[in-house]
Amino acid sequence: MRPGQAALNLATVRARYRRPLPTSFYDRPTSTVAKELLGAWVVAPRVRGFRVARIVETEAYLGDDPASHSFRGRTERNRSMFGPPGTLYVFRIHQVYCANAVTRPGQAVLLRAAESLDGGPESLSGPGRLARGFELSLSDDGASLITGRVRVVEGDSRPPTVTRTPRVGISRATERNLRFSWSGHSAVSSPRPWARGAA
DNA sequence: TCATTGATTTGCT
DNA sequence: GCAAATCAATGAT
Repeated sequence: MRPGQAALNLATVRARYRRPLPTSFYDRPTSTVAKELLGAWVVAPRVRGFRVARIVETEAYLGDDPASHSFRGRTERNRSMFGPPGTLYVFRIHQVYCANAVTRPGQAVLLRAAESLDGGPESLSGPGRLARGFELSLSDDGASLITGRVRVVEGDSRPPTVTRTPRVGISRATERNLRFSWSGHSAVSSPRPWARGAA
């Protein structure tokens, strides 16, 4: 099945929303979770039906990681990073919000890009756009991706190949290949790794 | 208390 | 390609 051609069945989405990815999915090494999240769906109820998007790009932020918000220990801002696996960590950068899935204490996966499956015209390519697409804000920080409004559920397909590259927009630990993207997927945010040297 | 910085996006040059 | 927007957390005085 090609991206964008998912048969979005309301009953299927509703059933999966009731059976989201469990705590045990998140309670694994963060890099593993970051990779496994590719292809999963982010689902949130709408006035009518559901908002559904397929994750195509993530980044892992580890415990012993100078680029992670948790690197200097627990603070007021990052407290939800120390919540149980499957906690939603939302923070603001400049004028936008970014959403993370907490794995193990002090570690999280940044949701960088997704492909809208519900016909929504807005782009979800980029962490700020993704968070905005699901109307996430600071009020959602600390919520659960398992029992909360916004949930992550099993998707309908897996990326044929996954590209690993350095993370975007950070100034420390820039050499680590902790960005995971669905190879060749058009919804992956810029810079697209496979487009290097090409138009 | 003050200055600096940023896990981004957008628009202009 | 590059800088502005815009503000609170963070680190330095």
